[in-house]
Amino acid sequence: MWSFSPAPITLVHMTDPAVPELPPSRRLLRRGNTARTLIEAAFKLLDRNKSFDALSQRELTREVGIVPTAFYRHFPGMEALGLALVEDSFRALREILDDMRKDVRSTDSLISTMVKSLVRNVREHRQRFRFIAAERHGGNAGVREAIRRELRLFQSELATDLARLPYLKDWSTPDLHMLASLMVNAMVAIVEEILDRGRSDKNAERELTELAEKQLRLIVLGVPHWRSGR
Amino acid sequence: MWSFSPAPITLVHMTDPAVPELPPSRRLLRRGNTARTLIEAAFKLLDRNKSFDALSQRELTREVGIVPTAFYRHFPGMEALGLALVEDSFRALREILDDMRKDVRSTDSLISTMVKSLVRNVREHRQRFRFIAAERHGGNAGVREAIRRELRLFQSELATDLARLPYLKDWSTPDLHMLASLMVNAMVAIVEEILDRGRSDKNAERELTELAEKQLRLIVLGVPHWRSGR
DNA sequence: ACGAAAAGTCAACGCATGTTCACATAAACT
DNA sequence: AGTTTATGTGAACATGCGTTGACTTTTCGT
Repeated sequence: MWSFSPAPITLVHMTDPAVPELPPSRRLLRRGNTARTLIEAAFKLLDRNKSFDALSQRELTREVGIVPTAFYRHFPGMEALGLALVEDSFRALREILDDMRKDVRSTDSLISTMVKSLVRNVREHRQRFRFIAAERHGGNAGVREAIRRELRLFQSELATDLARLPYLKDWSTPDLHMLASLMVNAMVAIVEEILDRGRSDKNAERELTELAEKQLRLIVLGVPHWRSGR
Repeated sequence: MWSFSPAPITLVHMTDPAVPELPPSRRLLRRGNTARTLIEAAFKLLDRNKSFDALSQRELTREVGIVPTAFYRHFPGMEALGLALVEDSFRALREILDDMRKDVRSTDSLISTMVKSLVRNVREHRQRFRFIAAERHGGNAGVREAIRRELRLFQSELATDLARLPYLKDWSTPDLHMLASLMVNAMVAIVEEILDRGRSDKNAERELTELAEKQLRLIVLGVPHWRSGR
């Protein structure tokens, strides 16, 4: 028995008020948190093998479950979202410096603390580290520059922290920055290696931890024999 | 006196054979070289602040001056083009190893040769290095993996080259690889720094050359005091 | 309780993209 | 000369995109 069900002609102009399309619970749940939700969704999608400038806001809003235009309620455009991602990501990085500052016993223990904190943070904030690594050379100029600014700042902070070590008390400032840059680069490389592996390859993670510690220790081994003027 | 000129009804099906749209010279000039031209155009566009997976083949063919569909005559898809870019880029990188092999005087002169060769190559093949740096963490999985494979190969070759130095004669293989990886990472970082600066900032280029040499020298300073077992 | 502000919706636009297909032309081979 | 092969063309399609504008619903401060 087929009812014709002839698409009842209603007199509504554009939208049918009899069909509220969003169960009110959803809206209630994320009261004022949609910006946050957008950020998290972006991280999630970017983790799924996309680069930021290949991420469309339609895809993003689809993921979040809102209509495309609603995006503009929270960000004026994609670039602004990108900058928010940068800011969010670097909060994670600073935790490493905090961990380091709590450990002033010896350079050896400091290296160990540093690497372990790094590895733990990568595990916990995987997506943010991935974002930083990828977009550091990515297609969006604004995002790229923001990341580099932050990275230099980080390196600078590390240099001043190093300056406080008795081991390095008579090093010149430029040399300290040189050392800090070398260490940061080694760390960045390690992070990238960890990110390469599957997200749960504990074995590789341990190996890489050891590798990083070895490399940093090799670096500081040269320190006592260093004379700045060559 | 206006002639109506009523759009003379011709019997052609689709295209008007009376208007050959491409001056035959163009076609003659690139006889069999369009694939090459596409590769160069891709490098050019990517240098202009784009990431590979945000590069459309329409944009690319537009740049080259052929119609979009002609792309398929040379590559089955964008990914294949990407792999060609990777292959092309790494040819440049290997020149550095060749330069190094010609210099076996001392570790100090070797470092100098290595850095200078690196800097010169970056200047000459700027776009390729930029491509490698960007797409190493880029959005296209195939390209990304190809780059990493090549980079590991490069590091491996460096390690075996290092093994020949008398200075390092009693180092274990894993330790040599550890050292090579540390050096490659430092070099990668330097390249990225150079690429950051404007393409003609000679001053920064010299500064960075010095920085790189310092960092590598600091690394080898630690070498004599290294004992593998910790 | 009410009015303003914040957050979300829908329809519609113009535009760029990837891919197909049938066709055109130049070059190379025999 | 005649055929084959490599290369390029043009029309057409379905799809996804960013952005606009006018509208509705929920939340919040007073």
